Amino acid sequence: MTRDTPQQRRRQLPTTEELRIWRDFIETTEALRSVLTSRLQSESALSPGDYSVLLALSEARDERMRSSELAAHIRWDRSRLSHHLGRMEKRALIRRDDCATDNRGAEIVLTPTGAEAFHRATVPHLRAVRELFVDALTPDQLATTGEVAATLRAHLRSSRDM
Amino acid sequence: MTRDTPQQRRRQLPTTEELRIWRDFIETTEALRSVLTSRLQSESALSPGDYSVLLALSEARDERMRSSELAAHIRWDRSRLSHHLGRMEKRALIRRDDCATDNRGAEIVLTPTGAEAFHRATVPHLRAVRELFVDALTPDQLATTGEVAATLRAHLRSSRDM
DNA sequence: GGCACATAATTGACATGTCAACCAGATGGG
DNA sequence: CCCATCTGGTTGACATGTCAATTATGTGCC
Repeated sequence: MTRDTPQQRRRQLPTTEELRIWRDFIETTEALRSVLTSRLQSESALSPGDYSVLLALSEARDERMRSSELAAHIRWDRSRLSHHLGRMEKRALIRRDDCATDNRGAEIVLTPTGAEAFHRATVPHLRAVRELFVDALTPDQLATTGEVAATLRAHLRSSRDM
Repeated sequence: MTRDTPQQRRRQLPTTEELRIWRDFIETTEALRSVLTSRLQSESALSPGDYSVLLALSEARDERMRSSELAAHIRWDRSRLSHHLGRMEKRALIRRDDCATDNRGAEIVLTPTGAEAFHRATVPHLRAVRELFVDALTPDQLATTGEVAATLRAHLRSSRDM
């Protein structure tokens, strides 16, 4: 057993047990993400990024959205989105149209190919989420996990604004 | 309120509420990782990858470790590790020595520069973990989070082995 | 010894992410 | 009208991650 240092006892640093939980938490979410990513990849040839973009577009009015709006919606910065859209456009999953009301702007449009790929991906993906996340937990655990996520998010926001 | 589809009622797919929790969970862990990463970066000029490697090496006997051992320890595949070590070696954070007992092998050695960088990084990083994760949660929530992580991990392992 | 096979690690090609610099079109004040 | 400034979006450079192929060495078996 490792003894906590004096600093840790004064609670400036996590205790050994807190640190163990942290590492467990972060590694587990990493592993979960990685399994879901590889399933999505092998079942639909889509990356999680592709999936987010296609999901947002397929829920958008007319299956089209201004680029910055899309970025805000999925919480990406514009540069990341622009690079990703470039790759998706090459695969014909989306198209960039000029924007009628702002000559600088771009409208990102879901193509039939993109819509088709998204529809093929969605059920298997949701099933995987169910199998690997929802079904693994008791209803209580699931509810607490939701609360924990909300709490962490609120805490993050407040510490960012300071 | 969206009504769940018949499929969802038959519990093949997550319900709307379950899906909300899932998205909240995954986005929150993403946000948390990203904030911690940028703090680590700005305080120590180290990436999370650098930190993992340096942590493992600094805990290793003689501050050195065989490459595959290191990879297994931090759960990376060897290719990823090899690329990363190449970048770290350029920055003199680690060194690759030939292995005395296996001519194919490499011993990864912590350099003084690497040790110094790690020591500068560790306290601020742990403080950030405490501030952004541990302190945000009640002791109960923290304990449950640990259990959830363990449960998810076990479930993942069992579904991978099938 | 020598060959089939396993193992350690690296490499190359490519997808993804971040950051800062950039370009062009809007916009508001003089 | 004109310039300063803001905004929408792209680009380039580079860090990181994944996958498959490659190189070199060890190991067991005849």
